[in-house]
Amino acid sequence: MAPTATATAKDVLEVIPIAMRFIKAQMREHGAADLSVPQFRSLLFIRSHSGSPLGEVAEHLGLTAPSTSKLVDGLERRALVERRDSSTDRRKVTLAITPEGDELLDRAARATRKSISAAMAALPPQELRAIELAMSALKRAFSATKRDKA
Amino acid sequence: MAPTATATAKDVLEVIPIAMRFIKAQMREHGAADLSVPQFRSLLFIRSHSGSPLGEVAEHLGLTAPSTSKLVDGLERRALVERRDSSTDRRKVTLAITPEGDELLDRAARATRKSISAAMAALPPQELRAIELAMSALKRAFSATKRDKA
DNA sequence: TATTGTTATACTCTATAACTATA
DNA sequence: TATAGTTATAGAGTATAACAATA
Repeated sequence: MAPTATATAKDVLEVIPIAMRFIKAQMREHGAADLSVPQFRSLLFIRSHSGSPLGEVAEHLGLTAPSTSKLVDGLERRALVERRDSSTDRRKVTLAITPEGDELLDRAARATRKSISAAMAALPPQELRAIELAMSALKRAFSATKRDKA
Repeated sequence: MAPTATATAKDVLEVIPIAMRFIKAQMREHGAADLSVPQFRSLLFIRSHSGSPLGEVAEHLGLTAPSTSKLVDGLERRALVERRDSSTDRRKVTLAITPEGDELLDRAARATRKSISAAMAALPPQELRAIELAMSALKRAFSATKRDKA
């Protein structure tokens, strides 16, 4: 029998914070190079969208411009990211990852994925598949609805 | 074909922060009574474990004692929770939810579950089932491994 | 001496409001 | 006047280190 959305919502509300806490703890402990989750996510985005203006990064992260500016301050202080003035619109600032940032991101991603997958290693295959399906469904559901806000 | 734990880890690492951000946004916007996610979770725990000492709450939340003490400060300031000296061990402080806290928790839980389930309403039944299965698997995987730390 | 909790301090995350520079 | 970004300010969340009270 299929569960109702309400029953599932209860589970989601219980487990997502647990999972998030686990991910943060892993990033802190296992050499994820002292990157917070938002720092990690913004580096990922900046790497794959090199030259994006700050506003686009903010939009992707779901943060306000001031929050994003401050986040980037921290990354720039550590030379992981570079601000450059846009040549076409001098109000804009474009962002690019530095070689150091790129390398650190690789290490962090590897370390974090490794400890997450270690935690899931004992799960039976059908549960792994359920997790993949669930992640894809949640991503769709929560990204779509987020647009409401804009 | 079953996915590998590593591939699944990548999805988890991508989607959990998105889901968490969504939950936070819903709690902020849709009347979840100005409770942060940690406040919400600690109220839930204190309600179902009335009289627990602060240390147990900290352990359940996966926080340090000082962080938890400060979190409880905020809840007590709003009269949602009460500290009482333990009668058996005077070093200890036991926690209990107040009637106000209980009522607010009900409202917050209802509102948040409602907006989460609204976001998932359009998902087909087999995806809902996958999410339930996944939440149960992740809870097991991430709670078990967390014990490493202790 | 070990345990429970609090206080002091510091950093990140996040927001809103006010501001600057450019379009 | 509208837009892109920064600065100022503030509050929550989190940690570690130092401390107090009790066992």
